[in-house]
Amino acid sequence: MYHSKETVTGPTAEICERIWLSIAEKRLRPGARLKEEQLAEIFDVSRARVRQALAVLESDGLVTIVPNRGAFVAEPGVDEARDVFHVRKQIEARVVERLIDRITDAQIPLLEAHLSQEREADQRGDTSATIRLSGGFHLLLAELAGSSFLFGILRDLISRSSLITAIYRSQHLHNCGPDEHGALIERIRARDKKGAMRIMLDHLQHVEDELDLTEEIPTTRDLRQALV
Amino acid sequence: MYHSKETVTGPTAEICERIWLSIAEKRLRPGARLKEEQLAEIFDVSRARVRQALAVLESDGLVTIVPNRGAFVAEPGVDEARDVFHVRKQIEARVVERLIDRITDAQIPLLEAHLSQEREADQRGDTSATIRLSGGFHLLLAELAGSSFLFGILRDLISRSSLITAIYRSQHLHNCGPDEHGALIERIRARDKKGAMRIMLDHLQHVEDELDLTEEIPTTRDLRQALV
DNA sequence: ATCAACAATATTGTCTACATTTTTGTAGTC
DNA sequence: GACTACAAAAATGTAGACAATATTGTTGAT
Repeated sequence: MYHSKETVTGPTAEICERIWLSIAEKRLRPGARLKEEQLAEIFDVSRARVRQALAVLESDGLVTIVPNRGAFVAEPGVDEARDVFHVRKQIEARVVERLIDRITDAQIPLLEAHLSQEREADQRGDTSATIRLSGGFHLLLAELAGSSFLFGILRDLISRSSLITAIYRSQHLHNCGPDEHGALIERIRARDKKGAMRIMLDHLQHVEDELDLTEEIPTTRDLRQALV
Repeated sequence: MYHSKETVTGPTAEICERIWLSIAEKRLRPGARLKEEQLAEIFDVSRARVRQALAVLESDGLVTIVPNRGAFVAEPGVDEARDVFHVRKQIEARVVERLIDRITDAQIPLLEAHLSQEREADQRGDTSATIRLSGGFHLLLAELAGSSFLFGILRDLISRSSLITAIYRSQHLHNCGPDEHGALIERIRARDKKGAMRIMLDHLQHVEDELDLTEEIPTTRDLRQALV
C-alpha cells in the first residue's frame, strides 16, 4: 500500500510494522498490554526478537516499557497530543510544499487511485480499511515528495495521531474525510502551493478540533487517581 | 548536558546513547563494524541487550544490520545526505520560530552558558568536547522550544549530520562555528524571528557547503565497485 | 468479617548452550 | 604456481532453562 520499495527490511522491522499497523488501525487500544510470549506465538518468532521489536517501538514512543512489568501501548498526555498535532501541521505543510515542486503529471493518477480506494472502503463501511487508507494517503504524499526522512517522521506522527484520537476524541468521528483529500489532489494538480497548504492545514485542524484536549485523561495504569 | 529531564531512561536507551555519542563525536567511523560480543563486554551487559540497542539504532538509521553478517555504522549516500540537510533546515527553522515564541528572559542565560562552554572547549583544542557541545547547542534550542517531538527529530538529524560530514567533508572543518551560535543568541534575545531564522539557515548552509556531495562515495562493504 | 502475612502463579529479565551462516585458512590437485 | 574443495574458526541467530519480580490467591489470626 504505502512504501513501494522499502518492504524488504529485517525481520525485526516486520514485527514492528505489524504492531504499528494494529495501533494505527486502532485495533490495539492505548494502555493495552503486550505480553512477550503472546506476541512471540502470534508472530511465530522467538521472544528475543519480540523484545527487540518492543525496544524499537518504545524508542518510537508507541510503546511504554515498565521494567519488570511489561510493555503497554503508549498513552500520550494532552501536552504531547498538542505537540504531535503542532508538529504534524508543520511537517505536512513541508511535505505538500516539496511535493508540488517535485511531483510529475504521471504521478497524479497514483493519488487518484488511492483516493478511489478510500472512497470505496468508506462506502462499504470497512472502517479498518478506511483508517488504514486514510493514513496511507498522507504517507503516499510524503513518499511522492521524495524525502525518506520526512516519510519516516510522518509515519511516526500518524501512528501517534491514531493513539491520540483513540484517547481524546469527543464525538465518534470519521478519521479523515476523503472529500478533503480530493480537494487537496485538485490543488496539487493545479500546482497551487498556497491553496494546497491551506487545505492540508484546515484538514488537520478539523481532526484536531474533534478532540477534547482540555483535560488530562488519567492513565489506565495508576488508576488510584481515576477512582478516588 | 542536553535533555535535562529524560536522563532516566531504560538500560537499552543508555547503550544507544553511548553508541550514538560515539558516532556523533566521530569516534566511530561510517562502515565500522559493531561486534555484539565486543559491545557486550565494553558496556558490561548481555548480548541480548546489545542486540536490542542495535535494533533501535538501525530503526534510527544510524546502524545498518546485514543478516548473518552483523551490524555496521551506517554510510548514508549522497541523496540521503541532501535529504538530511534539507529536512534539517526546515526543522531547525521551526525550532527557532517556536523558540522565540516561548523562551523566557530567564532562559537566555542557559544559552549563553552553553556558548561559553563551547568557546572554552574550542580554545583548549578539545575536539571531542567541541563536537559534542556544538550539537548540544542545537539540541538545547529544541529543548527550550518546548516540543519533545521536534527534539527527538533533531536528535536524529544531528547524529546523521555527523555521519555525513564524516564521509563527505572535503576540507578539515570546524563542525559548527561558535561565533554563529553567538549571533543567533543575540537575535533570539532581540526576539527577531526573521533574523534568527536567517542566521540559522546560513549557519546550516555553511556546514553543507563544506561537503562534497557531487559524487557518491563507494560503500566500504562491496568494494568490487571500488577497486575495478 | 476484615486485614495482614504468606504461598502460588505468571511474567519479565538474563544467561548458557547450541545451530546456522559466513569468513578464513589449509591442503590437495592439475 | 594457481585454483578448487574442504575444513576450521568466528560471529550471528535462536531456543531453552533459570532467576528475579510483580501480581494474585489463600490461609490464619484478631
